[in-house]
Amino acid sequence: MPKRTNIDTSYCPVAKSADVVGDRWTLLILREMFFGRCRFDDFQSNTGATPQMLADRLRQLTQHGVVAREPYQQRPLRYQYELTDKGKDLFSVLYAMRNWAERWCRAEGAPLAIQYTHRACGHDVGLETTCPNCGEELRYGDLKGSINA
Amino acid sequence: MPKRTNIDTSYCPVAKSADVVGDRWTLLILREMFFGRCRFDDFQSNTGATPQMLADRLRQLTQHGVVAREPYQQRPLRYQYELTDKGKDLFSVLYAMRNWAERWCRAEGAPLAIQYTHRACGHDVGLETTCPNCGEELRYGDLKGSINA
DNA sequence: AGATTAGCTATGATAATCATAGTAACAAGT
DNA sequence: ACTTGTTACTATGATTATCATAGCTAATCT
Repeated sequence: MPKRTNIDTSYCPVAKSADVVGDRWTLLILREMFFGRCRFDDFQSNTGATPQMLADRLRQLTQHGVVAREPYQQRPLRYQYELTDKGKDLFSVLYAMRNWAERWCRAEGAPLAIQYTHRACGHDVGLETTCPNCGEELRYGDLKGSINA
Repeated sequence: MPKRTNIDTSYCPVAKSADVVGDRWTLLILREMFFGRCRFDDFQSNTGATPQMLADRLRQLTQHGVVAREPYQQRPLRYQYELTDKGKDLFSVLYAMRNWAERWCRAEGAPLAIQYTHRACGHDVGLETTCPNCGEELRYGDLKGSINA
């Protein structure tokens, strides 16, 4: 009775992470959340995923403790999704992915798709993991992103 | 005629990366390659993926220019897979995933599953992105990993 | 009353993934 | 010469995930 086999996450930390974020839709949802979006409909229109995919992936992320589902109004009852601390710390993974793609998948001469500025010192961080100006490590919340037209 | 919809990779670098590494088996294959393994059978026994999954994922990785398929002997003709420069640079993504899981998915009091030592200065780097001893940024090749029993 | 909004669930079709087996080309042992 | 083993896969048929599309519920808005 075949079904989707689970990968062995008993020892390897990469396997454990892969079990959480090793999925296209999950990554796109997280991208949206790191851009400050938290509503089901936002996810749907910005990722292009079907409602079932979203419902399923959001359930998984909730079970993994990466996002929390919370009501933001009572009448009518509406829910939104927020990153937990565990979820916010995934920023390093998404940021590494962004840096890699900007390095290797960008058209020649094209500007960066997203520019990040270090809030603390105001400097553009380029594709670095530490601020090229003040040397500090960059985490979620330290950066302000702006999309290049 | 529904089939697996492709995610929109036209603008967002995270989407571009997700298109390459947003898959469990792909990530496990890359993990193996970063541990120096390069043969089909190694991938099969260490990831638990079926031969079709491996063949498919290795094809994709090759198409994306992340790995290269090359003969390592002629009689009988045998192939192996090697990371390209583009592939080696994905180390930052896998390393971020490793760090995240060690931080958030590790049993209390348990040691790190993998310990990395900075070759240049011989120091354990813990879960940092820059060497805590000499401050250098850590890339593939700079680190020597050892698995904790 | 009818339309609209938000956050989903239901349906039926199709494609990805599964477990298992088998193939091709050679080498090595008996 | 014949079996056995190795490596890198492909083939088969069953099952599951994912798809596009539609619908639902509870409330507010006009």
